[in-house]
Amino acid sequence: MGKHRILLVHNNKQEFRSLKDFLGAEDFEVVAVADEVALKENMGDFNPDLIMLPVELSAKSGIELCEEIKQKQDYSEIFIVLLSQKKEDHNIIAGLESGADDFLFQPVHERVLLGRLRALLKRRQNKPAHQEETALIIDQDRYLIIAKGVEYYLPKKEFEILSLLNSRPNKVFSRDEIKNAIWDNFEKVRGRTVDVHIRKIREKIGAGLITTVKGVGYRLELN
Amino acid sequence: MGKHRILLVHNNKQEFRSLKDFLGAEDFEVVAVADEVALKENMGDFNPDLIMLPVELSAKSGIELCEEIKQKQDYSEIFIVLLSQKKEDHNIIAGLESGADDFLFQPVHERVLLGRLRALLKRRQNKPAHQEETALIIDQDRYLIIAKGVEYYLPKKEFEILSLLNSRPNKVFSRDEIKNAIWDNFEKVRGRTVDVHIRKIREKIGAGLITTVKGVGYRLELN
DNA sequence: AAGGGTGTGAAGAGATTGTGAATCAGGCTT
DNA sequence: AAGCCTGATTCACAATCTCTTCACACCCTT
Repeated sequence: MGKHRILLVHNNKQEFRSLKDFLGAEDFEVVAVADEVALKENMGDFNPDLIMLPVELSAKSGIELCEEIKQKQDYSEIFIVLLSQKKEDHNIIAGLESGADDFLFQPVHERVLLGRLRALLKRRQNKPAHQEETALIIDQDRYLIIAKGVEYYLPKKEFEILSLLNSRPNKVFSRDEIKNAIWDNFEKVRGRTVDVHIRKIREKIGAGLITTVKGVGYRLELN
Repeated sequence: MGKHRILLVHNNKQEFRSLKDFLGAEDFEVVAVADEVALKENMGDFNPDLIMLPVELSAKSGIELCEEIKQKQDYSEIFIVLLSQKKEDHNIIAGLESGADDFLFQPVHERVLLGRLRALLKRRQNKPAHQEETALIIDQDRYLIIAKGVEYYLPKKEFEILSLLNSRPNKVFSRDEIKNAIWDNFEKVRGRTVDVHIRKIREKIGAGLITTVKGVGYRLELN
């Protein structure tokens, strides 16, 4: 789906300028411009997914500008995040009423910033087409397994083993391979521990997904 | 729907007195009174939609008075906006806990003042529908949590942790992730501090919202 | 029938988390 | 300055869940 494009208006403030490098180091394509004029010049070419806009701009307020952008047919789908340096910015309500999608204060924790941006950008994707029914989906973030459309929360070891098998579907993993991958070398486990975990997984997501290859190991069966 | 009625307690302060003329020039019907006694005399006759109340009053604090008003059946629906002359009034949280609907600092820009008053008066209509849709709302500006329609004011650390979890709902955050995001790297906390904060949050907003993933971390559960 | 390999039930060991309470620091009040 | 309050941190213990191990049954092949 390509990198998300962010158009950052820094208004010549250092705090906002630094965001460019930070976001650039993450998974975003960032263009930083100084003011409203430069913003408008870049809109067409850069075609951003999201605009970060300071509330305090030179000519007009970021809130007015936000409103303006949201009213244009071509641009109304672009996310707008307002930035403020004052932690107690009383404009938040006016800001959100102007159609902005989120409101962030400086200083903001990096993780929080990233989280909100990603959540915002993700919002759009989830909307149009839902993912088709794959037999097995593993969501590392949520620690969630979706098998045949049903969600399961597995305990840690079971989750890790299933993730391992899923990393190479249809490959047969020997018990030793699994042990080496899941357990630290020193706290080696003996005996049938792996087998028991496999059983637990089968009880939960169904027996059909994991096949036993006698004398060799286990295999995640996907078509 | 007719003009909104505002009852302004000016406490003989010029800054507050001047609000009467300003608001009167807008779309409001304003009655200004000096103190608590005059306020109570006018409540019944004037039947205001909104009361503006200084934090520093002569006899008792505006916060106590606010609490008092909100407890009366007949008056509990009236909006109360607290006014403070100290920009960093530490009573803000206590003030909001007393049931006040908003908190304004002097000097306040006219536009901001109007925006917030209007937003407040508008809120009543929007509230019921909005509440049922979202299980958790975090208002960074007012330091306010709304969980299942109930408002809470959490201490700083709890608020920050909940904000972090909310930045990516349903994602599992490990304790280390939480520590790195909330605490500065040098003043690292050890042990079970995060767990205790999570407990405090659960005690307040309910245990159902935050799920524990054993061996991994915590997750904010939203559908 | 024997034997290797695997599924299954159960139980103890182990680890993680919930919980009550003590301690400490900072701000505010008296 | 002393005392009180709230919030933050830490500790110890209990409750809970997970992991591991064992024993036995079962299947398949020889």
